[in-house]
Amino acid sequence: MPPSPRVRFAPSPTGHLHIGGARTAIYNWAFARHQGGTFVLRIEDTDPERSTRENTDAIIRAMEWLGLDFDEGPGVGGPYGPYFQTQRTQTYVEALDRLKRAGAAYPCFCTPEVLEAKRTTARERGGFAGYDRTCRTLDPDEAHQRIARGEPHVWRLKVPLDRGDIVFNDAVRGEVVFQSSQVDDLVLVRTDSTPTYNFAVTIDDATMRISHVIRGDDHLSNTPKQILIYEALGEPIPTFAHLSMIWGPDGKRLSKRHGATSVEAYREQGYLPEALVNYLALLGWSLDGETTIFSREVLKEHFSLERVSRNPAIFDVEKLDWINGTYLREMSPSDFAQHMMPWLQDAGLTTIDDYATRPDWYHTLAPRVAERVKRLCDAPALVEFLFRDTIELEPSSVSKALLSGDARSALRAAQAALTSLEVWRSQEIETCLRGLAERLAVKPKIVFQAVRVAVTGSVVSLPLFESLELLGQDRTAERIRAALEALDSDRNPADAASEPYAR
RNA sequence: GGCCCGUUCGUCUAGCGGUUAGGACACCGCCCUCUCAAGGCGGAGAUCACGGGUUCGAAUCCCGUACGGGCUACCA
Repeated sequence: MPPSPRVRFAPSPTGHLHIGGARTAIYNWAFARHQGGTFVLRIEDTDPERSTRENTDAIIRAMEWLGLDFDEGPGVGGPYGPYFQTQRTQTYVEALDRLKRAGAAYPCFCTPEVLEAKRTTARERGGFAGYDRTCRTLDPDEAHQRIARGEPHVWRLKVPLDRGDIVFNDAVRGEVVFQSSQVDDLVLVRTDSTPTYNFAVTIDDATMRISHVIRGDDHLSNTPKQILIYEALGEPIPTFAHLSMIWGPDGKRLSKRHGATSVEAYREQGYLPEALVNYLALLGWSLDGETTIFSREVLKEHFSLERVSRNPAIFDVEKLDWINGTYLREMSPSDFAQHMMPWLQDAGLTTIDDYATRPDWYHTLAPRVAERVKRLCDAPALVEFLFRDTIELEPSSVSKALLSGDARSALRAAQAALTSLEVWRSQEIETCLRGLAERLAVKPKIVFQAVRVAVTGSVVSLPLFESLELLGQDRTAERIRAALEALDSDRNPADAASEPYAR
């Protein structure tokens, strides 16, 4: 039985958790959970300019929100820590020492300017533009003296010249072959003695005993370099799995231009974590080609790298919206109400105390709203009329439903009928208004739309009878009164559509 | 420039030598209906990037070409 797999997600805290990063994290998490392995979170904070503590915290919070629990990492610790690269310098120093002792690394004194010049000419000639290995053949004694004199230098990997093809079996791409002659003697440690990215990840993955490296496609070309480092160190080479990129709708790299790119931004718009995970999981993986809605549980039960697709995917908010909507509609009334409350409060419509006072009222409202929103942030606009003291009548709705003589008289009659209604329940309200239409000999719709606009301000609203029930008899009467007054104060109804009707 | 990776309906995908190329989102139509949604039913939409092979047979295997992407830093 093979040892249980160890995988890691290694974001750099130079910003919030990106959608693409989140998907990588999801796949790593799902793989680990499916296999009964270990999921580690490692923070690649070696870029001091851009890395911040706030970003690290935000990334961890986003992962928690998504439900991606990790077994080792910041906060939870683990046997292979520390889990911040900036705290692992000793490990890199030791690794470089091992390489030096094994004769697999050598100092290079070439200046950046010289290197730049070499690169340019090499590229102009066409073909391979890697480092020409000048310092590789330096006399060891001379090199020592120059180091002793304090001459600036970097440490490079001494790539074996007779290595031949570097072949590895990528878990999603299949066999990938690089010629080792295409890999130059890359820099491992910089002049300021900090490790380069390729050196640091490899050392970290090796010392943390990572068995499967599941990461973005952009690292595919780095893989042969890293394999060479593993070999120089005599460490076992993990299985690699390279995930395709996520693109914006225009087929370009996903960026702010395309709208929200961070997990946090989606949370703020009222997307549910299970919906985001579901959608992102689907962006490059499929359960069976048929199933589109599945829980985290199902994901970890079925996830496999074999079913990860190789082609890049375009981020489609519309499908995310649909998935989010289905999750929203599946919620119980009280669950939905509780999720909706923060948005209503932020919009200044209500308070948590009000919810505590009359939970049933909110639970009646909840499913009517859930059926009509894609995101929680859409909720306030739908229910606003239930909370405000006065509403604005939408001019175009007024001209559609209130300007005809029939509509006006229907509204007037409705006011009277509703005011004298004895039982204020949607069922009775409906019966009342239908009866009214019959008596007036107008289509029921005329009455309904007139009342709807008077009460909600718009020709489009939540279901009318339930809305009236929730609004209450007195407030309903007041709304209709106000609407009639607004209409009457208009001497020239033809201008109505351009009037504000503030009431 | 060099080296790698990718290419199935608008989008996400199923397919792993023989299918009327399946599903989902979006779109269109009908039904339901107090508006909007939700839901139900149906429809349109893919010469499987292109060109060569291999094979009785190719979306599936091989080779090119085109297009897109990545790496090619003392960035990560």
